[in-house]
Amino acid sequence: MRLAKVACADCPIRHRAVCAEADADDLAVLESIKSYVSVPKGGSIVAAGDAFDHVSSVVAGCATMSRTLEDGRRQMVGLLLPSDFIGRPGRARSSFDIEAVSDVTLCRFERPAFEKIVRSSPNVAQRLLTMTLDELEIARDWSVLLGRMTARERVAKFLLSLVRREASAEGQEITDGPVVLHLPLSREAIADYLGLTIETTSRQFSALRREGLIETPSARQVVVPDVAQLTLEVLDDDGGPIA
Amino acid sequence: MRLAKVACADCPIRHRAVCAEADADDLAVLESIKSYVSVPKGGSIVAAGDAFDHVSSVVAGCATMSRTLEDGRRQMVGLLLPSDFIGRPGRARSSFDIEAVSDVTLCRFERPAFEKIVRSSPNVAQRLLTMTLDELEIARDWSVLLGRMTARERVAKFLLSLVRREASAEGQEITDGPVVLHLPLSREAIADYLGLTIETTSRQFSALRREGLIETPSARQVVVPDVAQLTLEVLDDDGGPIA
DNA sequence: GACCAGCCTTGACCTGCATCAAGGACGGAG
DNA sequence: CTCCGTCCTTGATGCAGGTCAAGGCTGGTC
Repeated sequence: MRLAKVACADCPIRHRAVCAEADADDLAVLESIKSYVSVPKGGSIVAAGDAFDHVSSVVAGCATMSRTLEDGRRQMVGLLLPSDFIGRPGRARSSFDIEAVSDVTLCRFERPAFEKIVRSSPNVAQRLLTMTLDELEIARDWSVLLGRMTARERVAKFLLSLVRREASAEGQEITDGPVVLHLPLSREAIADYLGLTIETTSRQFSALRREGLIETPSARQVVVPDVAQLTLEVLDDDGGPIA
Repeated sequence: MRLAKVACADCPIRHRAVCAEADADDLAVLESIKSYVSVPKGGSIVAAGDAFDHVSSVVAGCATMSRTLEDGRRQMVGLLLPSDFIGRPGRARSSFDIEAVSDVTLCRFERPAFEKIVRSSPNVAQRLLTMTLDELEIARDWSVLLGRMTARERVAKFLLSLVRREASAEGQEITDGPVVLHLPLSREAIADYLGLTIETTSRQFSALRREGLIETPSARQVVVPDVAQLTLEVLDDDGGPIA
């Protein structure tokens, strides 16, 4: 679905997305070729193997990037929140499924046009490189979780990554005081993200609740009364990259 | 240890490394600031938390990128072979340990000087972006292995990734006929790469050997008589990115 | 050419998470 | 308000892979 354009100057992700470093000239070009698209909750943005005709930035909502094996096993490899970039300049096909888990608004560019901008604007190219390097760091950090952490550590680290992500989106300090989180994902999606089953994930939420490390007023809401204490559950928590 | 410089024109990784797309001018600058460094087997290239004073390309040998948790659990997040890039322009510190697992030769640049080239040469910047995007794809692909695959599938996929990597380094087709592999890693390092224990890894090698899917003339050598058959052991093997 | 240290393999046993199986809670539709 | 579908939780049981323990191999050294 097409939406009315919002001026880049009024865009909520103007200073965090791939356009963050764009100068006035870059922005004029981007503005002329962008279009807003909305994808309803549950909708597909691209399927694994599909052509990447467009690249886009997430403006609002939440999407997931995952792969499903033939026998149904599924692993999420990325959580896409506002300002995250979707698509791969220079590659025609996605090797992962990208799906909206809430209603999503995308700021979209045709791939060839965007690639041209990357070639002509060092600001955009540099920003894209920085974002890609950040993503790489996040992916590698997550590999440590998937390869070596216990179920309890995974859930704790997931919650902490949301705490950090929310803080950074709002440009706030990370406080140790109570933090209220809205979970963008169902238990099943969280399990896919953490390389666990839904049952194990649910049991870990329950265990953390019993021990007072979190409160869960509703299934999609989590209160972390003491962030520092939850951090103690994750060995190695270096305050790693913001996933 | 410093080594004599080799002219870029004679460099074995000239057309695969970060300098692959460099034009004559770029190359002249790179040549003037590069130096060769050799790191002995077992030596550290950078430790997690250390400053990245240099960035480099692996010219020869094999290195690993990994993180060790406080209690000794260890996860490898990348295998670095000739032409791979080490370091992160724009970031001062490494969050992983990088270690030589064989004698390694690096083509090294001081980070600020290299960053300057990235800013001034679109060819180098573009190549770096492409390489980083490839790394990201590999890291995400590996996440699927770490999160969802069985021990047997992990070992099979590891062997297949080496088959592909060797073929691509030599610009050959991937044949289905017998392939002889030299394992660059010890069983322990393989286990760390695959998110398994050394015992489980060893048992899977033995099981594949019993079933005739591989032969192991020595611990560091593996013969794959039929690549296609080994591929059948890995559900989803899309011929994924070359790790 | 015998010794030694560092790998590698194999066996026995254990445990954390998966699987299988029931409910329970909650929110949207009528 | 009540019904129903979806999502979530909890319990019982099983098993893949981890852990603990013992050799075996091999290649480098003197």
